[in-house]
Amino acid sequence: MLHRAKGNQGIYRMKKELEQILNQTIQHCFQEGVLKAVDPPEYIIEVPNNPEHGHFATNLPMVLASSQKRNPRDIAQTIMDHLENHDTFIERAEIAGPGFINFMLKKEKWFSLLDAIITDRDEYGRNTSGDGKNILVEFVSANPTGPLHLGHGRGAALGDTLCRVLSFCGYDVVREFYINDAGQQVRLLGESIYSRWRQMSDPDYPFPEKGYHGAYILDLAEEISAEKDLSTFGVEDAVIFCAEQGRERMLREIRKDLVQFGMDFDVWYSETSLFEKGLVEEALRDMKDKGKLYEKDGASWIQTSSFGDDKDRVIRKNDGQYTYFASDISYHLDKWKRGFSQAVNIWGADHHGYVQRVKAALKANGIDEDWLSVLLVQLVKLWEGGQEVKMSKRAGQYVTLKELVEEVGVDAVRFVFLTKNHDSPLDVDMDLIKRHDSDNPVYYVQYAHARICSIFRKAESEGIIYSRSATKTADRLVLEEEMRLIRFMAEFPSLIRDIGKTFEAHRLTYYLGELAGLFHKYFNIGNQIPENRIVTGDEPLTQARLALVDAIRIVISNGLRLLGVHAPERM
RNA sequence: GCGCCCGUAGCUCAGAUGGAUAGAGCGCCGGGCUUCGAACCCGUAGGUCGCAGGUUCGAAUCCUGCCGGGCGCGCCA
Repeated sequence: MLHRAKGNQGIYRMKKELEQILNQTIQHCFQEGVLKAVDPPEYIIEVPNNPEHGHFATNLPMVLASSQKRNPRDIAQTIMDHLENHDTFIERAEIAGPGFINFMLKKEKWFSLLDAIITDRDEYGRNTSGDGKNILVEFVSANPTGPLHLGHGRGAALGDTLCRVLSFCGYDVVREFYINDAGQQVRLLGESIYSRWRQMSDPDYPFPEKGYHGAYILDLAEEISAEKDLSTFGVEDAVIFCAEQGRERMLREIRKDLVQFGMDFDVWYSETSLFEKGLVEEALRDMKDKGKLYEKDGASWIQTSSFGDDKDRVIRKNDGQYTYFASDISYHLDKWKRGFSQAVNIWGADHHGYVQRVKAALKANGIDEDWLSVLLVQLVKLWEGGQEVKMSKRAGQYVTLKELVEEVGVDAVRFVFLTKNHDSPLDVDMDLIKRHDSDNPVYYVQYAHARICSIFRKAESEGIIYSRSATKTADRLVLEEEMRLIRFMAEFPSLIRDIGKTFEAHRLTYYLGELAGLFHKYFNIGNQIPENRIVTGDEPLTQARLALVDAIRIVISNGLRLLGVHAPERM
């Protein structure tokens, strides 16, 4: 299979090249004796925040200082005097501050990057860091007892975007939804539905104490009883029937909502199936054989406390019933046995107490705890008219994901759900999310894309044929704003790589906001000074600038695609 | 009480592996369209990075203690 070498684009490639030059240089300095030969130190090459500090900066002289017993600035001078093989790469190097070396690269290096973006197009940003390894991402995993709420939506947006990013990083990704259908909740769902049905003819019929109060229960009761005469069953059979039917119908709804939200799952994994296939018993037997279980007070316990948990946990109650934890362990062992090299769980933050014990259980089974990453998603609060929209899941009064999506659209919801670190609570302001201006971050980014498309329409209407290349004309890009845009776009591939490693999907929304901002500023200088427009009477310059904004359009479009957000040509 | 997370501008939040003068959006005030989309841009103001120590050439970032907030600590699911 022939394809372009991926994963070495942009800043990443440049850093590697610079690193090679620096490594060679200090080795030669060691050999020539101008630096005392020591183990090569760990140093960084970074993109400075301050543009005056060059394109790249390294702290190499400072980390060498203690072993060399010399002033970092002296060492910097020595290194700079011995720089080799850099004629086509480094434009200028200078000592700065306490002992940094700042590098300015040749402009051609940056311009060739512009061509790389235009050539790679949809593929720009793809890398091979995943190396084809398979990774399981489990997310949403809602109980099939009610509609998805906003917290589920946030987890869904995070999970789906991570999956898209991980695929882009060369992982083989499996998306999985774990259906918690084994415990009392589904039974309770059945009781709730049955009770609502009975109440149609007998308003005084009791409703289960911890039953589900949402209006959807009544809908389910009506649907189910319309298809099947429940009075032909005894009470127990009717409740079981309602539970099964309710589970199926809720799952269908959940899936429909998720598809509408822009995602689907590869695997829908039922908790009940773990019991049916005997996996729970198998896991317990296995752990018992390994001596990780013991009996006390008529119950079975697992020794998680030996593996980082606060205390041991009951896995089978003294009435013979398994605890939720038992199926959870066997579920995760099954994930492991299915051969995934890595697993990611996205849980609501209220489950954070379980992270340690699940990891402990894995360790008890000889599995490295780093194999599993658990991301906790904090609460979503809704605000409208300056007031918090109070929700109560227990009373069945809450805004569902479906309602929010229908009101403000998939794009806005997905985007704002990723505007913050998953670990901090999120306030969603309905008034803001519905606005069609720069206050609404998703429109700000989409507008940049649409605006660029508009520029191309304009160019076309003036008879300009875009050459789709910057090779011959890019040296006409002399404005500071233009260099800044190119350099910023160069960071996109390493950003994607980082997100694939750290799972910090929100960094993508921030990046796109900043890129859109740089573009809007650039566009506006043409409003003041006509020579700074993209489409001008100067043909080569116009071609160069079209290549630049084409690249911006590509990066925005690729970023939005990873977020599951549309990149409109008009809006 | 124990464990995890958090504390950065008036508000909401970014600040990857420790780096140079800590950033953005909103809000306030003031500006910019007869010409590429004003769904945009520009400018002013706003900070003991919760507090106190420590590590280091260098700390918002790492360590310790304290203060303040959130969540979790069932033979519940």
